[in-house]
Amino acid sequence: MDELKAQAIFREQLKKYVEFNEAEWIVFAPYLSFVTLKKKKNFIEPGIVCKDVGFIVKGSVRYFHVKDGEEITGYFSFENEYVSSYKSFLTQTPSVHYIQALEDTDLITITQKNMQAMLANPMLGYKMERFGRLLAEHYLICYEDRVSSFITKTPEERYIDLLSISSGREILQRMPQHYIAHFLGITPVSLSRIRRRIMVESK
Amino acid sequence: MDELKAQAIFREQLKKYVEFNEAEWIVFAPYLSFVTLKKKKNFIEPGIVCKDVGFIVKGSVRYFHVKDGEEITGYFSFENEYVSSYKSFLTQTPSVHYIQALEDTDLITITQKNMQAMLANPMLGYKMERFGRLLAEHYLICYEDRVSSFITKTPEERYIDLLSISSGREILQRMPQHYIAHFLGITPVSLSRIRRRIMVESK
DNA sequence: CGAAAACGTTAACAAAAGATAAGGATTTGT
DNA sequence: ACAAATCCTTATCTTTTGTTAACGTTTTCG
Repeated sequence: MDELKAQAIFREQLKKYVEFNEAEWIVFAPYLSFVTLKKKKNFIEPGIVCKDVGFIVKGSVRYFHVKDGEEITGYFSFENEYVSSYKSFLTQTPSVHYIQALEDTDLITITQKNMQAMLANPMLGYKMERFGRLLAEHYLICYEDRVSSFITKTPEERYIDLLSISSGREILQRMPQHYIAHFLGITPVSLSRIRRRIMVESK
Repeated sequence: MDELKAQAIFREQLKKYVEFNEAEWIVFAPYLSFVTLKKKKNFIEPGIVCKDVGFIVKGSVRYFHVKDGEEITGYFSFENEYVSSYKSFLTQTPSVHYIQALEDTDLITITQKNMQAMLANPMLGYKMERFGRLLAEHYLICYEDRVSSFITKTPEERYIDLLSISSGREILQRMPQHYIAHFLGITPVSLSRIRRRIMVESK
């Protein structure tokens, strides 16, 4: 994947939130970087301030904490999704988790510095505010649903939900089960039992 | 509390995100409504599209789901915080939960229609995009932390965390314990046991 | 003021989840 | 291709949580 193709894909996906005309794009594009992450390389690590937000052109990443020496995977992002340690990026404080490439991954990234520059740029500022708003709103909604599921549902119900939504099925297909277990807030052993329970009940 | 005083408080708090000069404020203010919610009255109910986002001038609200006939309280908002069923408000789809006043509560509200009108208004659009972005980012960060705590911590650890942060202490002081239990993702009985465990251990 | 409702604790039991370990299958990396 | 590592399942045991119910206290509201 070359940089121009990656930019074209990003521009297309960006239309969900905001569209740039040619003149604007010519000003906008130089603020972008093209980054390739080899499998198992980290996008961000704990203790480091997250300098970039990324758009995944190809590949996937997982978010994980390390607690008592164990990796606990809390989230995933795939093609055409955005990736950042948002709190760290937005507040420029150290990240508390890792984000790691699950396969060779191509990204379009924007540094916090460039983001601020664009927000202050008369030609781009308005649309960048809008982009930032819609992106934050999108993830806010995702998180709202996720917190709801932790409050109101059992792990078994959360797993069944995952089976029934398309983004969940993508996770189930592409991620090893022990990542999914932690994503649901339980241990891999417990998820294995839940799966067996469901199998037996619906036999 | 009269409407003008409420507007003045709102304007002051708004400065965290965006400041309006006099000319802008004169255009902005008519888009605002002043709403008083009596204790136990609902700001939003399941099945209804949430038309407003509110700023709490005085009072407090709780968010709750009803599952199997039982109320499960998932969140609270206090003075100088914003309140909305965000997914419902932002996507204009029916809410899945209630938001209810815990005491007589005064709000400044903005309808989705007025929000869209302001975003399209040349005099206000830029600042409203910014306001919306920063507000969404603020709640995004809150939710990111909360999801993290569900993934990486036990209920007991989440309770101890609550004791150690100022927003948590406010919740502990102002909310009955069974609301806090559900907020932590457990039952009131279980929270009572956790409290006893902590008492005994630190005696 | 007084009855009713709500609240927090505790107990007893059932259900679920965590921890640890073992075994077999699959994948990875050299 | 083969040794090592990873992954999923299963079993056992412990810990925690859920459920239901009882009891005393506090709060609410007519």
